Amino acid sequence: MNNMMEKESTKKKDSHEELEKECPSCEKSSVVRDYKRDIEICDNCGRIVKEAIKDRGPEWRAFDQKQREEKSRGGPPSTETIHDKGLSTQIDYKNRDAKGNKLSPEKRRKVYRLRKWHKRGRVTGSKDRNLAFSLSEINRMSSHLGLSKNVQEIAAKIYRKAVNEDLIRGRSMEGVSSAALYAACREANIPRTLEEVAESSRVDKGEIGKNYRFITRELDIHIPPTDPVRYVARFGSELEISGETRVKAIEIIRKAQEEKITSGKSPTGTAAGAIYIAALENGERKTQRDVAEVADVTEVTVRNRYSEMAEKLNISTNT
DNA sequence: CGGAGTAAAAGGCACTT
DNA sequence: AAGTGACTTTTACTCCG
Repeated sequence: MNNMMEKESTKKKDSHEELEKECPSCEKSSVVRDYKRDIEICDNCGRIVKEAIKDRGPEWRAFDQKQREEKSRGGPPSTETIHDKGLSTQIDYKNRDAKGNKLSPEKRRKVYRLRKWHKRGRVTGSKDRNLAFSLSEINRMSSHLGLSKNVQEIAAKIYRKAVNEDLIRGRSMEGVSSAALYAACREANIPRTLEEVAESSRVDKGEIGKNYRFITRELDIHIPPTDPVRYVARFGSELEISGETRVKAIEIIRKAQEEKITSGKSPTGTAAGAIYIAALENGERKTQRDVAEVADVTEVTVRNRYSEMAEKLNISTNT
């Protein structure tokens, strides 16, 4: 009996590894790595945090180009960033049938007609034209902002949804495209401020903000405010503070969140305050000004956050 | 200079008309 | 879609060691 249980536990240990990682759902650091299934899963609530599905390539083998062409069945991947998802077809100009025989004049006329209408039919209707324009706009802006393809896909997806729900009527296509892109950035955890997006857009900040709020509300996309912890790494490296201090700053943020003194406050401010305290405690003193500068908040905010956290978390700052 | 503090202006958000 | 009100952040300034 005992023996069996021991065996069980060691077996478990072999395929699971505890990670110092927090679950986004239940916010407990109980995420474990499951090697068998190649995923990261939360031990507490069962949420799959990360799936790493390995692409092992095709199940067939090809020894030369000809075989490859014969055996492969896929085309290019479907994408959200082209108005028809890159799935459009075209009729070639060879004027031959499937067997390679020449077409009769009669058939040829028919094929000409087909080609003509096939082409015209591709970008048709206001919806498609709308999409075609906006998606190229999103494309332009994201390359201007240096955003990944991934963010672009998310933005395109959001925009598509907005079109389908008829949310564009009465709003500028540029405005909604910008808003979709901004939303995609937040969703992908690649923080770009409203200003940065506005800069590469033809629309001003207020307009984008308005559209952003509107579409997120209507589409029921609710994007949680950025976790202050996300800023610690970036600010930390800009301030050149040690890893220990960063870990400490994260701990402070977590505690502050438990005390519920972070909601409604700007995440950058909270991060800045926590970093300031952590640096102070570890004797890596940074001035409030320096911290404020990298976090893009004022010294006053750093002071307010830091004094509130120090008070509520019983952290003595005099050492 | 770095830090502490304050009042007033500005800004963002939820909620109503 | 503009107005309201509670709340946070910013601006600008003073005081202290």
